[in-house]
Amino acid sequence: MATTGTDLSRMREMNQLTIVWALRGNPPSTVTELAGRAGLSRPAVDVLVQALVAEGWAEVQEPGAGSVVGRPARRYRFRADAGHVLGIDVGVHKVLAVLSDLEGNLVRTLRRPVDPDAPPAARLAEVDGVIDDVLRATGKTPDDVWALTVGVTGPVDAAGRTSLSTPLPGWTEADPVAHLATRFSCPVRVENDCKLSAVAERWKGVAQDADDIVFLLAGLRTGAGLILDGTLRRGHGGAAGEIGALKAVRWLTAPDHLQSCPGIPATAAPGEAAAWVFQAARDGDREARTAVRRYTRDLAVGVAALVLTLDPQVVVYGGGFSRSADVVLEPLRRELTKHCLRLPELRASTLGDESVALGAVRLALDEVDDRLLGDGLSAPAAPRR
Amino acid sequence: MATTGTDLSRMREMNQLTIVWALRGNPPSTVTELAGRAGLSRPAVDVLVQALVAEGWAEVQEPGAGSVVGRPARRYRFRADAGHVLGIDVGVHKVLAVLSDLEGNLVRTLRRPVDPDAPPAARLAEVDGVIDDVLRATGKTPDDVWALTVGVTGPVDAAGRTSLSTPLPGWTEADPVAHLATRFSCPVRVENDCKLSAVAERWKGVAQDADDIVFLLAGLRTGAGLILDGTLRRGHGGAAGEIGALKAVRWLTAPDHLQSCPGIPATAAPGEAAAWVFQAARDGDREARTAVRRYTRDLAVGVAALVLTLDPQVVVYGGGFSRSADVVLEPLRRELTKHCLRLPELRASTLGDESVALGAVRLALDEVDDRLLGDGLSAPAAPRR
DNA sequence: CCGAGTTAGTAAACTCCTCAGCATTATCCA
DNA sequence: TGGATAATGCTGAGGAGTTTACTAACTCGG
Repeated sequence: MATTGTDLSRMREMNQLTIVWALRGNPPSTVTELAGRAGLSRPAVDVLVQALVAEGWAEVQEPGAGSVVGRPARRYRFRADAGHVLGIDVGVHKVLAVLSDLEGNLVRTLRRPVDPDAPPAARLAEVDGVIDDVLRATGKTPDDVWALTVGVTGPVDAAGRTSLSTPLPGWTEADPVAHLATRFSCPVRVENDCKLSAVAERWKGVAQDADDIVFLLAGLRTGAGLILDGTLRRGHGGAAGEIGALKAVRWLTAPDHLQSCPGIPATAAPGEAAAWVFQAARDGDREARTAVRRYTRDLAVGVAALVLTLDPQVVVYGGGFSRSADVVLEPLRRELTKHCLRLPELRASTLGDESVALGAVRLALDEVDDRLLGDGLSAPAAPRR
Repeated sequence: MATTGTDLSRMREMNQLTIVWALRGNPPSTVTELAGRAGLSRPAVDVLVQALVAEGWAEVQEPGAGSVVGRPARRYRFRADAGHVLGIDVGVHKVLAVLSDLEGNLVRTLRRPVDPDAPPAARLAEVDGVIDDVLRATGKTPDDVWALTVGVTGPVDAAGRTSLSTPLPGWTEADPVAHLATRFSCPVRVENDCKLSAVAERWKGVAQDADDIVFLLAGLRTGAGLILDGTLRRGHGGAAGEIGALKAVRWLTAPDHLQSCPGIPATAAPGEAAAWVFQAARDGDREARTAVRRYTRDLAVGVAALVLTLDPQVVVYGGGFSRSADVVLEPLRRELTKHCLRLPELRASTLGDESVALGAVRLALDEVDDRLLGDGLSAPAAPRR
C-alpha cells in the first residue's frame, strides 16, 4: 500500500481536474457557477480556469447581449472538440464506426456492409475504409483520434486477440491491434461485443441507474456482458460472461427452436425467420408461441446461472431479438422465477444495433480520461501508446 | 460527478492518513523511513507523526542501545491496541469468536460447541457467552470493540437477516444485528460464511496474490464466495454466489455420493463418513474412488458455471472437505477442463475452520478503516453506528 | 581519549496554494 | 443620469510542504 503523500502542486492538479469535471458535460459556465460546483473559492477557480484556457482545454466565451441585471459574466466552455475518439463495431455482416468528441457527443456514424464470409484481411480493409470515410466526412486526420476501441465477437484476450473462438471467419488469426497500430499512434483496444453493449446500456441505455448489470445479447448468437460495481468485468483472461460455453446451458441451440418453427415462409432469411416467429407469437399463433417458450426456457437456464452467481440489479435484454422483447420478457421472467432466489429487474434494450460501437466509444473515452486526467493533465494532445 | 475541490486542511488530513498507512503493519519506524515510504519530506513527516502521537494514534519509542553509525533515531509505532474488532462465526455445531487489534493481530480465539438443533435464542445466548469469555480473558470491555462482524450460513440481506434460507434452525426469524446492538454501540454487520471465507483466503490464505477469486465451500453443504477486483462481491441483494440454488447444478445432492458409498463403517457420524471415503479413495479403494469421482462431477458443473461467468484467476477449494483436497483437486481439474474455456488455478485452502471468523475480522477492520480513516481521522475511539 | 564521519532532530526562509475582502467595472432599470 | 446589481481584479493573510543549514548524538578508528 504505497499510498503516496500529497504536496501543493499535486493539490493544484487535483483542483484543476475538478474544474475540468465541472466544466465538461455542462453548458458554458461562469466562474461563480464553477466555484459552486467545485467547492472552491472564486479567485481559485479563476486562476485555474485561466490556466486551462492557456493550455487549450477550455475556451472563453465573451458575454453577449445578456438581459440579466448586473455585469454579464464571461463564460467558459470545455473544448470538447480538442480531440476525438473512435468506436468501431466489427460484426459479421457490417462494420460500423462512430466518431465522438471528448464530451461524448456523437459526431458521425457510418456503416458498411461486409460479406459474412470475408476473410480477416478483407474485413480489416473494410474497417480501414469506414474509418477513412468518417475522417474524411468530418475533416479529421488520424492524429485527431485520441483513442480507438474495436468491438468483435468472442472472448478477447489482453492483447486484443480472439484466439479461443469467434464466428468471424478466420479471425482467430487476425491481430486488429497490430493492424490499426500502423495507422494510429493513440491507444488501440479490442473488446468483446457483449461487454461493450453492456457498457453502452449503462452509459446511454436503460441501465443508467444501475451499478450491477447483466447484459444479455440475444440473437442468432447468445452472449452476456457484465458490469459490477459500475465497472466492466473482463475476467482474469478476458473471458467473463461466457456461460454459454457450458453444455448444460443450451444457449448455442436455443435459437434453433425459432428457426425450426413450422410455418416460417420459405423465402425468409435466417435473421428474418426469428422475427417472423416473434410476430406470429405476438399474433397468437400457437406453434410460434411454443417455439418462443422453448427458446425462452433454454435461454433462462444461462440467465439464471448468471443471476444466481452475481445477484445483479438489472438484466438488460438486448441484441437482435430485443425488438421482440414484448413476447420474450414475460415468459423469461416466469422461467427465472422458477430458478432464482431473488429476481432482478428485466429491461429491454432500446439502443438498437449501434450499442456495440457506442460502448466502444465510452471505453475509448475512459481510456482518454485515464491517460490525460489520471494524474495531472498535460496539454491537450493525443496520448501515445 | 461532484468531484470536490481540495484545500490545505484536507491535504493535511490525507498526508496524515498516508503516515498512518506507512506506520501500520510495519515494525517501529524512524521518521526517515516514514518519509521514504510516504513520499514526503522529513520535516513534514515529523510534524504529522507528532500530531498522531498527540492524538493517541502513535507511540514514541526512545532509541535504545543501537549499534548503528550515527545518531540513533527515535522510532514511532502505530498503537494497534488502541482498539479491537470481533469476528464471530455462528455455525451449526459451534460458535467461534476471534478478537483482533487494529493491525489485524489475532489476540484471542475461543469456541463453544452448540447443539445443532438449538433455536435462535439459545444460539444467540452462546454467541453472547463466547463474546463475554473473550472479553473477560483479555480484560476488554464492549467499548473496546470498534466493529463486529458475524458470519452465518445462507444469503444475508442488507439488514443482516437471513430470510431466504439457512440451515440454522429457525434462524430466518433471528435478527442478530438487533440482538448485538443492545450490547455494542459500534457497527455490527452480518455476512454470509462463504463470502467471509473468501475474504480470509485473500487476507491470510492461499489467494493473497489474486484479485479475482472464487472460493468454494465444500462440505456437507456446498457454497461459494466471490472476490472480484480485490473486493468482496455481495450482489445487489446480498445473494451473489448462490449458484447452488440452480437445479441443473447438483450441489445439494453432490455430497450424497460420498454418504452412500458402500463400505462406510456403520459407526461413522455423517461428517466422518465423507472423511472415511476420501481416505479409502486415497488408499485405492475402487468404490470410494468412484464415489469421489461422482461427487466431483456434480461439483464441477457449478464451479464451471462460476468460472465461465467470472473467469477468475484462482479457485480456492475450502470448507470441511478441503483436508482431502489431494484426492479431489485432480479429478475436479479434469472435469473443469471439459467445461471451461480457460482453466483458472485450483488451490486448496489451508486456513481450516477458522476462516469464517477470520474473514469476519477482516471485514470489521475494513469497516473501521472506512469510518475512521475515510476522510480525516479523529481521535481514536470506537465509531458509532 | 579525542576527532572524523554519519545520521537524526530542529529551525528558518521560501514557495505555492487557497481564501477573504474590498475596490473596480460593466450592465440594466427607473 | 444615477442607483442597483453582479461579475471581475487585486492584495494581503494564513497554512502546508520543501529546501537548506545548523546542531545534537552516536560509532569508529587512531
